[in-house]
Amino acid sequence: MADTLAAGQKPPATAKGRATRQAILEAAEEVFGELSYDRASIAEITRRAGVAQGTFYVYFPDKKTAFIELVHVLNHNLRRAISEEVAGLESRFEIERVGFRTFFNYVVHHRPLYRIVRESEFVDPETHRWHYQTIAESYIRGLAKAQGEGQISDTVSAETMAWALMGIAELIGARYVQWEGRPPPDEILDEVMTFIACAISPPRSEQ
Amino acid sequence: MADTLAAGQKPPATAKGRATRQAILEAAEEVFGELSYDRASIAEITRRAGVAQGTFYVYFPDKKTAFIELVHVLNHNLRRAISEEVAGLESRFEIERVGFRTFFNYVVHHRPLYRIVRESEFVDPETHRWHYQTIAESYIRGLAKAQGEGQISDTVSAETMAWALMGIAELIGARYVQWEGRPPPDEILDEVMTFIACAISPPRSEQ
DNA sequence: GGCAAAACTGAATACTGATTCAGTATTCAG
DNA sequence: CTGAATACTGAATCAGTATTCAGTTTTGCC
Repeated sequence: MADTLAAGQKPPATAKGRATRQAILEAAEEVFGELSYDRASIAEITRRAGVAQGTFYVYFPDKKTAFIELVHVLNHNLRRAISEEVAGLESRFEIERVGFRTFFNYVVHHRPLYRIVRESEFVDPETHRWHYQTIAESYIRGLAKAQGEGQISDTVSAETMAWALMGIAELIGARYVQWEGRPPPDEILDEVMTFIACAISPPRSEQ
Repeated sequence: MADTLAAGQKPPATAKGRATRQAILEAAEEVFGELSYDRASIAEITRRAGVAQGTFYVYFPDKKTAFIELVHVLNHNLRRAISEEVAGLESRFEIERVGFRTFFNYVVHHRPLYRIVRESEFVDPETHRWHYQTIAESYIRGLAKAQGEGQISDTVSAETMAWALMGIAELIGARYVQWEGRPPPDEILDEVMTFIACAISPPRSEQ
C-alpha cells in the first residue's frame, strides 16, 4: 500500500511523463465521478486529458487499476488532512469536532472523489473494505488512548465507537454534502457534536 | 409511490403473467445483487427466470425500471418489518433496540437486495435519495413523539438524531452484515445500544 | 548532431449487450 | 369450439467500448 503504483507498471521516467499520468488521473477522477465506473469510457477520459486513447495504457494496465488508485489517493489525502488538523489537540471532544469538520470540508471539495470511494464497493469490494478498515484503525487507536486517559467512556469498546462515529459522519455527510453540496451548517454540526459528546462521555457516577 | 409499477406499463392480466413478472423480478434481484447494475445482463436475468429475452420487455420498459422497482420493494418490506416489530412498544429505548435488531436481520436475509439499494446511488440518485428520505421521515416522527413525552433528550433535533442513528445502523451493518455475513453478535448490539442510549438520554439535571 | 530511451498515437481488433419486432403459442370468455 | 386477448419468443439490429500494437515523435544525454 505504501506505493500507490500498480505492480508491473513502471513509473514515468521524465517530468513530462509524470505530468501526463497526472492529467489522465485527474480526468479519470472527473469522468468516473460524473458517470460512474462502467459508463465512464477510456475515450472520454483521454479526451479530457488531451491525449490519445493508447496513452492511457502507457500508465495504467487497465481501467480498474486507475479507479482503485483514486481510492488510495483519497484515503491518503483524507487521513493526512485530518491528522494535520487535529495534531496538537489534547481534548478528545475537540479532536472529534475538528475531525468531523475537516472530513466534511474535504468531501465538499472532492465530491466526485468521495463518490468514487463509495462506488468502489461495486467495482472492487476489497479496496472499499480496505478504505474503511484503515480509517477505522486509526480512529480506534485515538479513541483507545482517550479511554486510557479516562477522557471518555469505556463502557463501549473503542472499536464499536469508531464504527458508530464513522457511520454518523458518513450519513450526515450524505445528507448535507452530497445532497446539498455544502458542509452541514454550524447549528447542525453543533447538534451532532452534542449527540456524540453525550454518547462518549464517561458515566457521571465515576466522577 | 403507492403503485410500484412503472407508468405506461400495464400490469399482467392473468395469474400466469403475474407469476412470470415475479420470476423475472426475483431473477433480477439475484443477478443485480451478484454482478451490479451495469454488469448484469438482461440475457442472464431472463435465463435464470427461464424465459426468453423479449419477455423482459413485456413487463418492464427497460433495465433501469426493474432495478428501481427492487429498491421500492425493499423500502416497503423493510419499513413494514420494522413497524410490525416495534408495534405496541412504548419505551423509545426498546423501540431502538428492536428496530436495530430487525434492520440487521432483514439485511442479513436480503443481502443482494440491500446492495441494490446502495448501488442505486449510481444508477438513479433520485431513487436512492427517496429511499433514505422516506426512512428518515418515519424515524423523525417517532423520535419527535418520544421527545414530546420527555422520554429522550431534546437538546438535539429529532432530525439530526435520526440521520445520526441511521448512519450508525448503516455502518455497523456494513461492518458485520456485509463483510461477515451475520448480524452483529449480541455483545456488539449491546454496546451499540449503550452508545445510543447515552446519546439520546435526557440530561440528568432535568430529573 | 546523433541516437537510444521514453512518450505518444489512433486505427484496428474483438468483443458485449440493450432493445426491437414480426411472428407464434396459449388462454379463456361466450 | 373459436377467435380475440394475452403471453411469449429469439434472432436481428444497433451502438457501443476496453484493449492492443505497429509505428511515429519527442526528449535528453553524450
